Amino acid sequence: MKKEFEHQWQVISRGTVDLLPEDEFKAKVLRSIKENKPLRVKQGFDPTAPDIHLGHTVGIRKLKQFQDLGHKIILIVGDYTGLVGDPSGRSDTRPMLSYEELMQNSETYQKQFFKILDKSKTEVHYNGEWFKNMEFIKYMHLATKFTVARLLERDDFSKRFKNGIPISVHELFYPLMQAYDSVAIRADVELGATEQTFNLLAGRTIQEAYDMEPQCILTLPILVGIDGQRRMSKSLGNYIGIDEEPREMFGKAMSIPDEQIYHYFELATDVSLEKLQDIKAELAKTNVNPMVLKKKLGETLVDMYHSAGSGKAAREEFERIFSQKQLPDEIPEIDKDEIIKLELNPEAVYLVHLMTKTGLSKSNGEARKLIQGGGVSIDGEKIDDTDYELKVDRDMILKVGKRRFLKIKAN
RNA sequence: GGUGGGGUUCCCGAGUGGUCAAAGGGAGCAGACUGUAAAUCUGCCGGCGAAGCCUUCGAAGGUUCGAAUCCUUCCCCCACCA
Repeated sequence: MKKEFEHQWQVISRGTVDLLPEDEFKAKVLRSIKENKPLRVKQGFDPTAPDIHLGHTVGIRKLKQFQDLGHKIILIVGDYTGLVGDPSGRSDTRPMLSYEELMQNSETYQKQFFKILDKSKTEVHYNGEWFKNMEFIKYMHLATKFTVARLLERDDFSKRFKNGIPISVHELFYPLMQAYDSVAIRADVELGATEQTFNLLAGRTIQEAYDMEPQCILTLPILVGIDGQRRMSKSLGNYIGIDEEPREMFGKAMSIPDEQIYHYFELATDVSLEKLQDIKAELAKTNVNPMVLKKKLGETLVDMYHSAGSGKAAREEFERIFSQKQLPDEIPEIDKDEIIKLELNPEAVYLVHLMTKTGLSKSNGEARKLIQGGGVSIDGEKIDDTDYELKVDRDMILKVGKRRFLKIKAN
């Protein structure tokens, strides 16, 4: 039994920032083993954006580890908290989404969750289940358990308060709602990113107020986005989505700054602890090009979310396109008929229009700018004339920027 | 409720009657150099087949030959007072 505990604790504590309070946490794990009673481990996600990215997977993969240890995972889909919008780490109020949007997102969310978690062993709850019909007096009762002073202790709120950035009253309610989720599903453990610490601790306070044994909390580091600056987030556009094509996924992995390579391995992949040490050592050597490790990272990530071997394929294609400047395996094609359908004349296709109509550029203006900037070529030859018209009398390859290709077919 | 200060293009922020599609910075895109890294340098950075035209400075009206700039009303934010 002691061995079992040690094993579990090693798995649980890997890659975490805080386990609070640690002794209480250990006692819980030990008791669960002794009584053969799985822990109820909770994490909530607000479906405010439709896709799950690597940042989310840090928590989800931790849940998976609990699941593999035999514990019960409770996934909270924050349909109601999503309506409010989590103020954690924000410097402004989140835009409120409509309920329909949230429900739509939640479907995609769950599909993606269960790419990682075992659905049959997961309990899913919408917090609307308990908030939808909650009486106002009960809300107020909940509100008596917490003081404004405590809410304002938080860094994000106090900063906003000081700088005169508005804080709406409903935002103050968010931590209370999340905390109440823990009451509703009787959580033993809740996990979240470090910025969630306040909300997670609020869960303890509220559970106690409802005469419940308080949950223990586990916090995980925040994964930095591919810009290497800010947290990974869809709205910042610096994310790697788990549903992305291998090519995209690999390419985005290649564009992260060198300093992030280790963190990505640590937080977003399952490589063993020993391997992590190796990676750290390699990165410290001056004679090892970090690119090699980055390619390894890209390969690992693609393998995790796509079929076996797809990581290697993605790497090879990447090397072909960017290192050897060859063409990708698959290039979107367009033939004469389709050109005519776009209301262009195959005898004299106005390049700017072709680019815009095929989505290679967002607008004609952008297309012209790309041409002027030297970013457009046909069969390897740079086009510098914004009025360029091409005659489709043979197959040719149009290249825009580094990675946008179009094959124009003569028949 | 009162008084004062504000709302400018993706973000920050200049602009108080024409020379403003609007300074500067950031982000972003493209090019050079590279390893689709970092740093650096260059160009672009509302839309239109680039002439000129159209849409944009919280919203709606108005004054004017002409408004981001002036007036009116409204909405929102902030500070102090109550």
